[in-house]
Amino acid sequence: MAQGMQSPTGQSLLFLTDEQLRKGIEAMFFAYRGFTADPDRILAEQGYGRAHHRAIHFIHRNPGTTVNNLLAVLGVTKQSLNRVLRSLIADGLVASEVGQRDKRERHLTLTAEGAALERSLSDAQRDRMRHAYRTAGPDAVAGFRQVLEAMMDEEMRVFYDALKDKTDER
Amino acid sequence: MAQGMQSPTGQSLLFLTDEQLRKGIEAMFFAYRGFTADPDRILAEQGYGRAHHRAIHFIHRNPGTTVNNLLAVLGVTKQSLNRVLRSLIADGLVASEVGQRDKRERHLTLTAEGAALERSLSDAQRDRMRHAYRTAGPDAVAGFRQVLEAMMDEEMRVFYDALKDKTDER
DNA sequence: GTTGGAATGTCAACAAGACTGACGTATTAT
DNA sequence: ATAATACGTCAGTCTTGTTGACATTCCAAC
Repeated sequence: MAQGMQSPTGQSLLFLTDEQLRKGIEAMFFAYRGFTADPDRILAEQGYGRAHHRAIHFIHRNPGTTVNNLLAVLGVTKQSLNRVLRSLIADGLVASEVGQRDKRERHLTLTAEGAALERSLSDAQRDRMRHAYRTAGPDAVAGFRQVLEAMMDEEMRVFYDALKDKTDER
Repeated sequence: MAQGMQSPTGQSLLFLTDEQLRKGIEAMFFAYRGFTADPDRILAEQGYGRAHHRAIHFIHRNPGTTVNNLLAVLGVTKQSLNRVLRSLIADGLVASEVGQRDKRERHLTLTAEGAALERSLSDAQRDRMRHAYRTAGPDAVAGFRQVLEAMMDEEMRVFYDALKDKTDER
């Protein structure tokens, strides 16, 4: 498949054809569709969309986070996020509390109901991820993560690493 | 990392924690953002969106494809695709020709101008993919593809494989 | 202290792009 | 002849992104 070679500098050189790269591109396209398919179905039943899923995921992941914080991770405008948050708060899935130290901030947490939806969404997504991991095998999983991490923008990897470290600390 | 074990049936068993799976989920989220970032920038300059990119990509990949064919691969409604195709045809990036065998069909191809845009889009995307592949190394690349393929819906893998085979035949 | 700027968050209006439903037309298949 | 297929289009709705305007709060300079 992909041939590797060590250069004198010690850097790995890969001879990658356009065809090999295009297959990777198409794999990303089709796989991402599958990746979001199961949560999308659950969300549609509740009248929510993918934006709600993202908000719920990162609030669950980082309880008490501020709107600004969430903005940076999600990479959308605050107005766009606000619409999503407003409906989640109105429906009682997310709680918004005025910050004690800084009253401009709102600290976001999931309610019991919100946590239940988060659970059903992440269960579905984990099931698919688990299936993919088991089918591909442990070596493939390591490679999968390595390529994805190298594909991120630098700025985004900061957030990714921050989330990763959080669990490592526990 | 991910521990593997051979079961008596020969099937690989992996003990996957929720944490490991969630890291994979978050890696997909952030990586896909990077994956689309470069083309999105180019498209925005021209007043196009991601939908135009998808159409251009698969027309390039499958020259002479019909509208119905494209519909199935892209997984959108014809009304949605039509809006995109209409603008691409009006702008002279895509040519639509009545089928010779079946005059109901429209066969879609890229014009020279359309091919030029496709080139700049896929160049940008390939650059990022190449960087990720080189950073991760050849073994990682194989694993990356295996996991992604196992993550697709069955129906989508049909299209993915059809595209893959096309290049293998050449 | 007061004031002005920066930060945080909300509301309003608009656009892209997805969807459904209905309909028209040309062509092919039965 | 009639039915089914392939395609295009109009109309309307929804999600989710955008900008612009605005209120509140904090902080630092005066």
